[in-house]
Amino acid sequence: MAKELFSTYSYLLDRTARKVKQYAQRRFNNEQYDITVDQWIIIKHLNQSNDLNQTQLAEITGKDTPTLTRIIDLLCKKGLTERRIHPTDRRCFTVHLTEQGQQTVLKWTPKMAEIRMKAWENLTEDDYINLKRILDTIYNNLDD
Amino acid sequence: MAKELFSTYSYLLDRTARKVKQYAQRRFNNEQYDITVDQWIIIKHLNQSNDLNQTQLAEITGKDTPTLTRIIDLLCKKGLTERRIHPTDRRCFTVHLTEQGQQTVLKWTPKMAEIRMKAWENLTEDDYINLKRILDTIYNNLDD
DNA sequence: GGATATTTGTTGTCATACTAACAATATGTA
DNA sequence: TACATATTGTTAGTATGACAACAAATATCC
Repeated sequence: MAKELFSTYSYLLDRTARKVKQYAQRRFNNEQYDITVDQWIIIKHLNQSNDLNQTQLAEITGKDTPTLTRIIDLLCKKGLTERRIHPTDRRCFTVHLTEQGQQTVLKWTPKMAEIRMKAWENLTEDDYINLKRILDTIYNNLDD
Repeated sequence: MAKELFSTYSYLLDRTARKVKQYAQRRFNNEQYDITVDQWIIIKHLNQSNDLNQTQLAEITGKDTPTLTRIIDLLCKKGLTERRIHPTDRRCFTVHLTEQGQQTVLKWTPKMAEIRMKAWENLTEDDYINLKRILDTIYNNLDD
């Protein structure tokens, strides 16, 4: 193994993750859609599974809870989500898409699929399987 | 290709990049070393190639220039780097490691190598070659 | 039943990412 | 030379990430 591997792959990971986010963000901006990629990730998940509280939502989306609080604040301000009081646990909110939030997911889902294909040009299904295996291995190696 | 691939791989990229950075940061913190991973990346590069101006340094390290300005500000405040006036172009600074900065690089280089090995457990050189190829392909697919 | 611990969401602080705008300086060209 | 354009670094604004501390509510344990 080459000596300077760490800096190399951590750099590659970092810059690729940023490029992917950056590209999707630019597509949103080009269509004057006032939403960030991280906000998109949240409402996309909300569309699949409603009735989650913030801790569960943070878990699923890989955010920490302070970050999630702030993203939900912004989404609520934009009218895309709403917090509802939990029926039995007064500590929690459950987070839900509004009508407008659902429309946003509907409108953007196919465009995000297109962005995905753009990034994946010249790569194969095997590449995906390998990438997933390698990234999961790294993640688990460093897990607490 | 599965339909929901994009969200999957962008999520994997994002969380793995964060985990790698997080792990290295925790190692710094554990040893009471007051430096961030991004600051480390900069001084590591400075150790290899001195006499760069900020634009060149930003290019090499994959930061944008406002971000680099602030990181250099912090590194200078910590006494690890210094800005020197460019001999012929009064718009530029060249950035240099101080004596203390060089010692930091010396001290931490082997520890970072160890962190790298930790992340790479159960993976092979071929995995690295594949990872690099896939990430570079994605990066280039999305490049402007 | 009541003290103690844990969970949930929030706020504060600092660092980084990105964009836009700007001043100072260099460069290119009429 | 004089004017227009480009480059370099900085600042401001907003969003996110990580961490620490906190209040309110719930769970646990004796």
